[in-house]
Amino acid sequence: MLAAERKLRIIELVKHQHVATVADLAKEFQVHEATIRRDLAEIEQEGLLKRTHGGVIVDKGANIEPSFSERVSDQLDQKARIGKEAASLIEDGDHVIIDSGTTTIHIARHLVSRKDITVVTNDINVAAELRDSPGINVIVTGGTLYHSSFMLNGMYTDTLLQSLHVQKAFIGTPAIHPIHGLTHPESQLVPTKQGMIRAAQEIIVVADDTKIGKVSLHTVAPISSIHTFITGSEASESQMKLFRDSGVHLITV
Amino acid sequence: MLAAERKLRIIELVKHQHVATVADLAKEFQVHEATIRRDLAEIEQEGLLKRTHGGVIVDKGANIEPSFSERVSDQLDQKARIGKEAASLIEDGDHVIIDSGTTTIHIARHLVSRKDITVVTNDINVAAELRDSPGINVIVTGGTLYHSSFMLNGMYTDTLLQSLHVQKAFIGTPAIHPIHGLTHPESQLVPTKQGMIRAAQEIIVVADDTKIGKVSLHTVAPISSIHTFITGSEASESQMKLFRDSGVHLITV
DNA sequence: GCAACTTACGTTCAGCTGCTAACAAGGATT
DNA sequence: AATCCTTGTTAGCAGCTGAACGTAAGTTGC
Repeated sequence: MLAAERKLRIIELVKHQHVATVADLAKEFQVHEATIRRDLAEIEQEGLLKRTHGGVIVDKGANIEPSFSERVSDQLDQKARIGKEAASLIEDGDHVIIDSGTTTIHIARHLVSRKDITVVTNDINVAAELRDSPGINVIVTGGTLYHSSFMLNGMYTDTLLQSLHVQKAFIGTPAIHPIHGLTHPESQLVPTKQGMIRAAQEIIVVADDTKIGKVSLHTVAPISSIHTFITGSEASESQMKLFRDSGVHLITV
Repeated sequence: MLAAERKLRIIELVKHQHVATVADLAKEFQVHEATIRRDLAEIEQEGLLKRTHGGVIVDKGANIEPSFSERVSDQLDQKARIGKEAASLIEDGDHVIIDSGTTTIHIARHLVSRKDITVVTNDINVAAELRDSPGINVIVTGGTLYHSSFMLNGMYTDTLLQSLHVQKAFIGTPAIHPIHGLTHPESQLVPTKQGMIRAAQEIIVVADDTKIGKVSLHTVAPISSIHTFITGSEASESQMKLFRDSGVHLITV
């Protein structure tokens, strides 16, 4: 294994587990502890993780992927507008998938007083938002809870998604690019998003303008699989044109 | 366990339980009390918790992340005691089912700082309590959200439960009777509870004393299928005797 | 309200574990 | 062949933990 690859995998592993010891990592990657320490020193230098005596821990302070509570408040106004617009695309009688995320939760908030809608979600926060709505039938996918989030993924999630067919799927993403499409930094979450896309006839991506143009490690879906993209009017005209030229129905709010 | 990890878990634990003693924490994390005191001194320095003589409490001044749902419920004190006792029956490495309910949620609250435990639950509130616990693997059963509750049931729940096998299941109930066993007023929820009981080797029922002697419409399980019953010491001696005579291992707290 | 008692706290010290830094060995590249 | 880069090894150093002990803070009995 390449040293650079090992470093990337250390970052991903620790972000998922929140903590790891030097001894654990040395055993995991079959290298000497000194090698792991050197890797960690470099990773810390880049500000991605925080070292402690005996191991490494995710850095709450200077994290590239901000913690959940931070992300919730980020771009709040834009996300609320996107959520409202997305909810307006849902018609009475529709069966829809709502992905996990800080933008998609706003879709749920705009559905609470609607009737005769079935919502499938892998986000327990979305489910909680709709629990008091008598007109909404909520189906939670089930699966393993992703640490420090409200998201379910894994085998059980994917199995259930395979047996479902809905009209529309509303997908959130941390990175969308007019050529590279949807990408995601965490490999574990990719199959779940792909399963949602497979299960729906129409794919609607929701993301605030700060996600546009970004590319992450793992490919989720090509731009051609996206029918509609809803984002804020903060997006630049040049960015918007690139998506329109790719055949995506772009809505800005 | 890493020192930094222990500190984070102490913070999590105290925020969930609102208060903890030095002795409790030392026992919980298997370290000397002096170590806990040193940790607490540092945590207080960071302004996250407030020390008192003999223990630690949450600092009212500090911004506390509000609980997923702070439900005011009856018998809060008794339910908390039952939850603590139930949690103590779970051993490291165990795979357990935690049923949905206002008593079972307290079991989850006492598990937040544990490690190497897999929790299967049909309650999205239980899942939310454990989402920040790196040592707990949380599997949500999936299914349809029961209106105005946090409970999942239905076909998907039952299917997933059929493919699982765990050591212990912690079942809540609105009615338990020494002859008629567990009963429930809602027929829809019966298959889910029965599925949980089938999936576990050991059945532990948790219920406050107000549930004792009640009988509802639908039978969930006979008294013979219950191995352990945990309730509050408020239960009368005559009630307790009837359960002991039925071969149930009765624990009162 | 005071004294005696109990419990908890802070500090010091020794032992252990992990860390840093310097050096050596093995490949890969030039 | 020389150089650079990465990894493993070693030795001395630093940080963490548990135990011990004197001190401080509550608690109880009078």
